[in-house]
Amino acid sequence: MPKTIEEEKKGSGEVKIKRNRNKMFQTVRGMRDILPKEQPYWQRLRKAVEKIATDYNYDRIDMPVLESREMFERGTGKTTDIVEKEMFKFKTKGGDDVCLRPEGTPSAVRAYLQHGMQSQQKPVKMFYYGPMYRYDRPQEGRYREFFQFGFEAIGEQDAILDAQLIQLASRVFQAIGLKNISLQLNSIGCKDCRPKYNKLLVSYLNNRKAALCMDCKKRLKKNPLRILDCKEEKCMQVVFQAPQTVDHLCDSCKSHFTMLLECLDEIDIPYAINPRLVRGLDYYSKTVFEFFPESNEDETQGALGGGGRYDYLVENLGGPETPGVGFACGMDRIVLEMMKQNTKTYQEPVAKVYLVQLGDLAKKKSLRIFDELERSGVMVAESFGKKNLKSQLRLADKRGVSIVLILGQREALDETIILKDMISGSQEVVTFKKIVDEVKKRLKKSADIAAKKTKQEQEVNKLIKK
RNA sequence: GCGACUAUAGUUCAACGGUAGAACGACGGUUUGUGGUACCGCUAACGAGGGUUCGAUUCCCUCUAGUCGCCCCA
Repeated sequence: MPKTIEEEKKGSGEVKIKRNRNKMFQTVRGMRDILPKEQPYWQRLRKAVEKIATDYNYDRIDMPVLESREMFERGTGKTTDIVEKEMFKFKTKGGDDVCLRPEGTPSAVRAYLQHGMQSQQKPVKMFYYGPMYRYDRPQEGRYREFFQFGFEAIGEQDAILDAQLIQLASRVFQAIGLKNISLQLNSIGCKDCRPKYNKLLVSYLNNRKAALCMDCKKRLKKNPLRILDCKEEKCMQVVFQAPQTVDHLCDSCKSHFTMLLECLDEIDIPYAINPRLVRGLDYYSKTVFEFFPESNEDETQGALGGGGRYDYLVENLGGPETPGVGFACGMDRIVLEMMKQNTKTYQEPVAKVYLVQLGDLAKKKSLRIFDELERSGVMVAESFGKKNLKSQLRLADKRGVSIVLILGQREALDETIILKDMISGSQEVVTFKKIVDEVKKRLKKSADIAAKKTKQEQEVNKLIKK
């Protein structure tokens, strides 16, 4: 009956406590732990994002997870699925209507306005990463708490920024070793040409209303553009022949889009124009784009990231007329894709030295030795809680260290320590004073040997390739 | 929010209407202060709550969670 806490006395007198499973907790729905095993991938991704952000002159900004609910209703759009049914929203004790942010862009724009960044040189370039929250049905690659990194450039309407942003994104994918990422893009016009196009689309669709799914019938009134994006077979057939946004752009939108395409050609970034790509957020205008892993052929699911231009968002959130472009990527999905593609992960430095102690005096002294080594930059592993030499050496071996320092009662009294080379098995006695230098010397030696080896291997590989 | 499937040691999997086995892992040991292999031992589970039944982990229902499809997106 492991359901209650029982204390059982064993023959040895040891007291064993059985745990109570009923009192154990697990993550709430849609939340997850990112375990140490997965961390190297995250680490590599974060490093890549930071590096490229620096290269492209984007400054880091962190925004709060909790924001005003109305901000997303006005920014992202009240009729979008994200705001309409996927927000974690609640009232605070003080009565404020707040929500957990479902995405980052409105927050970035809010920060831009709140801190008077209008007065900075434009465009203002910022990047961020952090958790986002959407109350959706969880499944693989879709969690209620997920991480996004995003880049926003506010205050410039030139299409070259759109192109540079896409270039930046593909540099990130490249830097983390992801292959076969495809880019889809489209232009959905501005406040001049979109209403005209909308009318055209509505009148086209109205004639074929019967063939549309229930959702699309609603969308016809609320947000006809989204019908283009519907995955229902019957809707897709109707949409197939529908007028396309790119054919009905005004002159300025047309030249903006052309410029973007020319820029992309110039920097050799392959793309596919998808006339059905509209994105599910209301603030987009002109350019919209999404990235897909090519393994995901149907494209209906698993976009790694996306973005576009939002020339009216700043205004909508109470600021002056200011254009902007941005994109965001789902880090959970990227990590998943990295693991699928088996990309090399960031190598955490590993301790090469293991400190073994025997007896009370040695135990106390070993704390000091550890500290001295750590201060001089040597990574040391230990198992201070263990007592006998055998089990400590076994653990040292499992760790794969090259040097073990053994500090026993005798050595502690003489202020010496045994230095054991784990590869040859040989050992010698070194005084406390000399130990740091001696360890460093040996580590350097083995590092040099390792470096030589990899160099040789690389040369051999080169020859083989030739 | 809808539909389908699943739920057994830390992990991956078994079996069974009469309360469960293995592998790997973790921990410990193979004589007192010397690692890797091997051998041995130990650890630990029927997701939660109801019902049917003499008896359920097994059958039924509800809940919870996960996976997949829809939807949506990242």
